[in-house]
Amino acid sequence: MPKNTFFNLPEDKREKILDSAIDEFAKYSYHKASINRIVKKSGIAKGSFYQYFEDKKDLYKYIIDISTQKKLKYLTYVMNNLNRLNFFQIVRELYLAGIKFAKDNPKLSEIANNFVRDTDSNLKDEILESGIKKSNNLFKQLLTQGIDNGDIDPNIDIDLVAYVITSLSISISEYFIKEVKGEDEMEIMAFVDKMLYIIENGIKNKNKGN
Amino acid sequence: MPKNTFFNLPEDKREKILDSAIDEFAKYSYHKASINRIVKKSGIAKGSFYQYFEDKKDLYKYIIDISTQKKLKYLTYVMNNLNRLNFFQIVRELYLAGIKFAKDNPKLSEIANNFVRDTDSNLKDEILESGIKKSNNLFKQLLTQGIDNGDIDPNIDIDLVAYVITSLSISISEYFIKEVKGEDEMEIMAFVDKMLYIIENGIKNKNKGN
DNA sequence: ATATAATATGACTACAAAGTCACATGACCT
DNA sequence: AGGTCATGTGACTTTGTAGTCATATTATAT
Repeated sequence: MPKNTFFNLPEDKREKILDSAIDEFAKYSYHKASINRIVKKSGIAKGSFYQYFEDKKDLYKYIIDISTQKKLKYLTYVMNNLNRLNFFQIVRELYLAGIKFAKDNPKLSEIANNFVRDTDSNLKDEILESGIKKSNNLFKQLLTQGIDNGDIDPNIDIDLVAYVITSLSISISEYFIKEVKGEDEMEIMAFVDKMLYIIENGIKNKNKGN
Repeated sequence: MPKNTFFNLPEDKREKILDSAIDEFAKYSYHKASINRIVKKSGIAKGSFYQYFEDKKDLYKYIIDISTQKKLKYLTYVMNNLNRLNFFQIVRELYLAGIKFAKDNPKLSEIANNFVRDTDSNLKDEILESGIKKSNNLFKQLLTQGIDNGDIDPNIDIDLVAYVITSLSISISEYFIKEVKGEDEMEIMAFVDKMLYIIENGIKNKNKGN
């Protein structure tokens, strides 16, 4: 966590520092990102930076935190309706929220994705305790429920499917940002529905009349 | 490409340098990897390194190349039977080959995966010209054929599915190495078939009798 | 106005990186 | 043996990094 001095700063200055840092971490990986560039961009002295933050990791942690908090806000609807929605509806809402978050916060989203994909497990472990495994477990739970309800094919491998759905959630928001760039809500929903159609039904032609 | 001096080296020395470099790049990302560590591990002088390679990038390119060439060898069966196999059979063979490659060459596979996932697009562009887009295009072609044959549901979004199948190919080999660690051929095949079952049929329960 | 505490500063340290270069060693030919 | 050319070497340069610290500035309280 940043020091008190950082939170005592006037808002515009605090924002400028954060924006510069977010720019930097969106452009460069954690290790390549440079405090020197960040302080130059923010127009503060190097020494001041260390009045605000313990070290580089402290700042990075804080930004990952901001990203997580913001994304969670997009997910509240899903979280509040876990009982009322079935598995496919939940996945649909999660994907939708994920894309909306990425569209509204492209840099934060990129930082978070890079973080998840990063292979430096030491850094990861220090920053969050098995956060990904948590979301994986959520899917596993939902899948088990779905099988009990009869919604989901009992033949599937739950662990595998949970893993697939988790990694797809990153892929599809990246794909959407890169390739679709849809503007309105309808387009996003149409895209998510296409994705979900595949997860639900697969891609085999069931009407094949050979 | 390494300089001639490198290829003139006695094989054991050449191998030792390559092994050290592969170790290093498997452990660290391109930017974090250190030439100093590599030369120390290989037992050669720093100056010698630059007799063998133009620079760090030259070595990295070469290793990516080795990895690609080796993986391609695993894929020859698929490539030679593109006409005889249908879409699902091809994907099955591709996934199988991918996992086998990862199992036999865990470090090279990790380096290649990190490379694909890396966000440094400058570096990427310098090293290969749209190699991923190429494999993506292969899938797109196969999907179009599959739809024409009636194998594949014509309602799918080809670009999206091609993207998904490509990114899944990385995910599943990583998942297999991390979570399954199956020893024999049968286990790998069973795992791939489970994956393929999902892609073909989705995960919805079609026999639901609500 | 004066004293005290909080904040701002950039030159500085210590370190590690990639890449260079003058020179040393060794092989091979005449 | 002498000469030539390829290869080996590690101290060195340059550049960039994270983090420090003595000092200057500013705000606050008395």
